Amino acid sequence: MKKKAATGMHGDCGPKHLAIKDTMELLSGKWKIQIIGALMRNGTMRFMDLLREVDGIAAKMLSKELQELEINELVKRTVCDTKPITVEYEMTTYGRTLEKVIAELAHWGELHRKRIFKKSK
Amino acid sequence: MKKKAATGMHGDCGPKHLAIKDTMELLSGKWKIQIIGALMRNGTMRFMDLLREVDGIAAKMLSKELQELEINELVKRTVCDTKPITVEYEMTTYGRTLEKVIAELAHWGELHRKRIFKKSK
DNA sequence: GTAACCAGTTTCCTTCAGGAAACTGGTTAC
DNA sequence: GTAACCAGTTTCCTGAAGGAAACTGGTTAC
Repeated sequence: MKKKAATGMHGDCGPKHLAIKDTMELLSGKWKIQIIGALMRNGTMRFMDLLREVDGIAAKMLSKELQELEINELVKRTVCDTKPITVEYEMTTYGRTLEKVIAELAHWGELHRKRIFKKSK
Repeated sequence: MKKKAATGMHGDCGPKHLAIKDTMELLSGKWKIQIIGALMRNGTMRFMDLLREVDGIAAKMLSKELQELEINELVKRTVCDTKPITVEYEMTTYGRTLEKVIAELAHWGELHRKRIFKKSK
């Protein structure tokens, strides 16, 4: 018989780890969250905007990550009939549901940074 | 002048992306969240318990991940003077502050799974 | 016609995460 | 003394992630 600790976690820990895994896979990698962050902050952005704003990313990576985000319907891609053609990227309504998750990640990260900072002095 | 979208995100987006990056780095990799999950569900666990519970992990990986989690003070390691010696791992109080983050990841992941499921039929 | 801008793609290369299996070193039960 | 359990470590290997740079293909401004 396994010990059950008072973790505060609510019942049914069934496929929850799969759900977590899914989310992590969607967000993992060096760039996805940064791209999402840029799009959430700035609204609609073109490819070149993103290339400039996401610090250090290469065109290949940006292209690849945007494709993945589009496939997962987090980001919408719109080709504009301008000269020269431009392409607009923005978060989908669905993509915006990630805001809470990202806010939590940011919030905890800030606590952690404060903690690390205190230690170091 | 850059467009500011109504993201619901609150002011100061300064080093926030660093905070997010920190959190992601701490949780990234194939195993960390699974280990944390196991410890949160079961309370105190020994090395062998974890090896059995975390499906598919190899001893090397478990050892390495636990070291990293310990360094970051998310997990506490206690050597028990039993025969043969056993080692207990448990979440620290600090580690438990991750609960909300993980709950958000799980919650979003479940929504996402439902969405994928709907599409597929 | 040539330089510059847009939105990528392709190629080639390096690094690192992670896996399998063997090995260490101690303890106990028989 | 030998088999089994604990808690790892070491070695060797592979595949995927990611970076740099060159290339494509179209359009416009000069």
